[in-house]
Amino acid sequence: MVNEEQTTEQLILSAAKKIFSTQGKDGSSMQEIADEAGINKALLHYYFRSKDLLFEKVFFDELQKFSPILKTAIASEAPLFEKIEKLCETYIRMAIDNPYLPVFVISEINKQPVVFIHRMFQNDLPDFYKFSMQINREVELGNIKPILPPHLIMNILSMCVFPFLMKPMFVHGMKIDKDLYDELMQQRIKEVPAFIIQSIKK
Amino acid sequence: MVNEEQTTEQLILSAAKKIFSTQGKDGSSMQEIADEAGINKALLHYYFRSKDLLFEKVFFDELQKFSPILKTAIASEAPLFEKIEKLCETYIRMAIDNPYLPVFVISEINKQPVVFIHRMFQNDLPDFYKFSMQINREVELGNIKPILPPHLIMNILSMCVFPFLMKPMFVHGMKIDKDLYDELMQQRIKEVPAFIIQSIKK
DNA sequence: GTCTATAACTCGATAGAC
DNA sequence: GTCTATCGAGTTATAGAC
Repeated sequence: MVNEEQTTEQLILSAAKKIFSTQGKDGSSMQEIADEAGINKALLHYYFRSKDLLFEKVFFDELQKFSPILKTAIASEAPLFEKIEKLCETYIRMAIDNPYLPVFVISEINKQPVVFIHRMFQNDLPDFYKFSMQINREVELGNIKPILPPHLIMNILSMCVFPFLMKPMFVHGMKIDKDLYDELMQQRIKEVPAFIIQSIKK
Repeated sequence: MVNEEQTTEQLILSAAKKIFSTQGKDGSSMQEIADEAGINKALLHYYFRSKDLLFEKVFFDELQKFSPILKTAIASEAPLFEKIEKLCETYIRMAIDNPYLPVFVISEINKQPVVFIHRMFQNDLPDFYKFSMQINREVELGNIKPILPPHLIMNILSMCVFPFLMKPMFVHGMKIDKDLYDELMQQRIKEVPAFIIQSIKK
């Protein structure tokens, strides 16, 4: 079961992931990916037939791994604050482990929203409605300060994901070096939910 | 001074803005832009010489209009809470008026960070250092709860900008129609700073 | 499975008629 | 100013040798 056999295909996939995620699909050429993988251009086609198929293989496989995790976190029956903590942790860890994913998602979702959402969730969208009801209930019970669910949900997603989209700005435009940046992202696993809860708790 | 004459050039610019901002520079073709504008491909070159020049005309002109506004808002001497309110209002209004800009900025900054930052701010970066010092001072004086400046700054930027990047997700993936979405964005001009201040105030 | 060579195609750009 | 037609560079994709 030991495999040097896996190597070429895996090599291509991780080279493609790197090139595609930094340059985007259209900004990448098969030649660049071949060079990054240290192999020949023709081999890419041998393994994946076309650029489109390679692209899909790389990203949708990855996204579909996360899709059920996200759905579970959002559908959870946990109390609100606990759920917010869990959601933030899920999103931020996902982005730390896959720093190219947020950029990919944003650019694809703005090109082909319907296609993308369908491919990602396959007719089984995360249940934001239920989450919204939970928020409304807590407001009505007087457990948290009044807030419309979409605003709270946007705030959660925003603070978890956006810093990864702006990484190059923080690294090049402010004086935050890469190690400090990584440390800040680790801190945000606790920092973000604390910030949110602080704002809505009574 | 009445001008049907302006039409073609303006038509091209707004068609280009639309195509470039959704598909990115590399993902857009001159043909698509010509089709969107309802004119011929050759005319694009007649007016703007090349794809690169058209692209730059569309976006950097636009960005440079905002660059000084942002710098001013960030450098302002106003008290912290007032400054946060002003910053959020500036960012969100900018995005409401130019819904394509955030997507453009994110995709460009992740492709060519150094080039992009230089072209946007021209060796005169916004003074986040001074803003950080202001935050630290307020923490030390005990006026706000302890928080590291980069986290607070990331939180502000995130909540202002990210919802515009995810618009297609909110519109297609949750049941938020376009009118409701626009209304929510208007509300965020007040909602976001209130949320932030609520979280850090003592 | 991996390579070289080349075919097929896309797209930005130009020439030239009107 | 606007169009049609076409060139040429660069890229995806395939044929075929090893």
